[in-house]
Amino acid sequence: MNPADLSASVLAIVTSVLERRGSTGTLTVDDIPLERPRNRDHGDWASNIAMRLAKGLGVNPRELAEEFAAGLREADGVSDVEVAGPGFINIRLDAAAAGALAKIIVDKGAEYGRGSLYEGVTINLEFVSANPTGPIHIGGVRWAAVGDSLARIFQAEGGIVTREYYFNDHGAQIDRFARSLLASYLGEPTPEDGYGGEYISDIAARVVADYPGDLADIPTREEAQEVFRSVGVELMFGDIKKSLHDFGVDFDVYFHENELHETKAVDRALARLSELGAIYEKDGATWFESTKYGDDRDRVVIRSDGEAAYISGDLAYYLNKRERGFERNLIMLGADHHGYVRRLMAMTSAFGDTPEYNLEILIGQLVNLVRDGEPMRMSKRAGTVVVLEDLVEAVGVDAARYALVRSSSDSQVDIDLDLLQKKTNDNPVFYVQYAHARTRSVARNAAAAGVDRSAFDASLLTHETESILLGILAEFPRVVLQAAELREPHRVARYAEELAGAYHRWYDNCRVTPLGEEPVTDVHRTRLWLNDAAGQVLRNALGLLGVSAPERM
RNA sequence: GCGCCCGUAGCUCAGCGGAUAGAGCAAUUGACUACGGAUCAAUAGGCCGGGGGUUCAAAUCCCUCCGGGCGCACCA
Repeated sequence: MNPADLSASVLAIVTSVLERRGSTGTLTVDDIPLERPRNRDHGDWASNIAMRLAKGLGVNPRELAEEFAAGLREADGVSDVEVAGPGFINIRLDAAAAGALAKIIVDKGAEYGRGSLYEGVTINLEFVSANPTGPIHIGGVRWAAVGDSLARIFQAEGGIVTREYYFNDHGAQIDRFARSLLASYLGEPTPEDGYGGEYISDIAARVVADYPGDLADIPTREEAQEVFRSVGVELMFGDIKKSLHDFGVDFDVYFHENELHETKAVDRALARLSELGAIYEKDGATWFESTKYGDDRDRVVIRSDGEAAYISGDLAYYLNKRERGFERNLIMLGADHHGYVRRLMAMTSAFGDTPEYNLEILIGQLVNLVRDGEPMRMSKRAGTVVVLEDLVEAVGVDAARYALVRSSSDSQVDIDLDLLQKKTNDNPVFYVQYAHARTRSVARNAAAAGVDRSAFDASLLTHETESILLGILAEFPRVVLQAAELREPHRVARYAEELAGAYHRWYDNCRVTPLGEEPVTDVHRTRLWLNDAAGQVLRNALGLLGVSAPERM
């Protein structure tokens, strides 16, 4: 008996009661709310369906609930039903019906928890996309962790996901980067508005080493700068790829903005807008009339100096993604870019697509760097830039990813490296990982003691901690579904913590291997199934977060 | 001025209309000659920022005020 079966039973009963009352509306499983009550006294599952329907029918909710309850008491696997409070229906399952789940989970293995929300849907998830003018700093790391986890969650729901990194290799920032490299090479001071970090001199030195000839032979400063630009960007890009890879994040596509300009995709995008009548000229510039599509002001697409404005690249990039066949396109941006959302939605409408469906912008709040409880500004000059490698070095990949993915992207997070270095055990990731390691350890001990999974009798799983553990295991598929729908990977992390806690408490109360000379019974064998089911779900949940599930710690 | 996000236990945060608001850390007290004590049990700790409204039911939805963060370019 899993929640879906129970929902179906409840639906059947509700429908028959409604028919008897002459009600005409039709209900689906989605209309049957079923939750696991916080309080154990309220049963394994509870529904407020009677309260929802009572008003429309003009009856007392408790009375209606009693009618539903009477039918439910006859349902398979239900041991007890009671009506409580204003009209809640509290359902208790019999042990066998609840416990059957343990075997189902073990049999499904890594498949348990997967769903079909995005079955066959092509999804492009763009994240990080930091400019190749420096290493990934701590702001970008959050999106690496959250974005990769979200991609895994979409995949678990059947989505055909492409992880994409938009590589901004066109425009003024790259020029500044190239000038900075050249200046470093020539021993000049960092140019105004240039980049001055230590990595600049490192990259400059590597450009010199990589260059096949002698840089001193290059006749003009412009040509030398171009060498530093092209080689330097490649080097920087390689570094970024490597540090992301070491963080467990690999992109399927690294898209170069330059390509959009070189292939005239930008021109084609603007021509398309022009055909749609959404382009006009004013003050020597070319404008996109985005206010027609909900933006709060129109946007320049070609500046009066003839250069394409930044948004032009985005217009072309969006069309490119659509041409590549992506139904859903998501872009994760930091809160400092939220002002960009409306114009991108206007663009989506202008092209005849559906905002929030074909294109969705996920805004995440920023990461604050904190030292001794005091917020610090990240400054390349002051040497207070914290990069991905610093974070990983301080706490390791698992703890870093978990810490970043554990809280909602709607809240800002503080990162205090000193604190993380001192007290890594504060990170709940160890609690969860330990629970998993413990399931493996129990399995090893069971094997040594001659306990195997040759028998399974769910009716033996009668301890209170077993019924709680089973209830939590049953919820995993909906947690994944909800995390996907809401684009909130942190729900999976919180769930993993809850599961880990329930597992530890079960472990404390219910032994899998017999004590001393006690014989091995079916109780032990059945508990081994439950142990392995818990381990499987912990493994699946950690997998969605990109965090390892160790055999031992 | 306009827009987005946040305000919940000492700290970090969960809680997409449900019952007595939860977890981790920190504090106090207990539990191994029992499958790993990176664990468990217990105690303590809350005008859910303030005020109004909608609802059978509000931390959750709406309005408003206060406080904090971030944006409002022919920059990218």
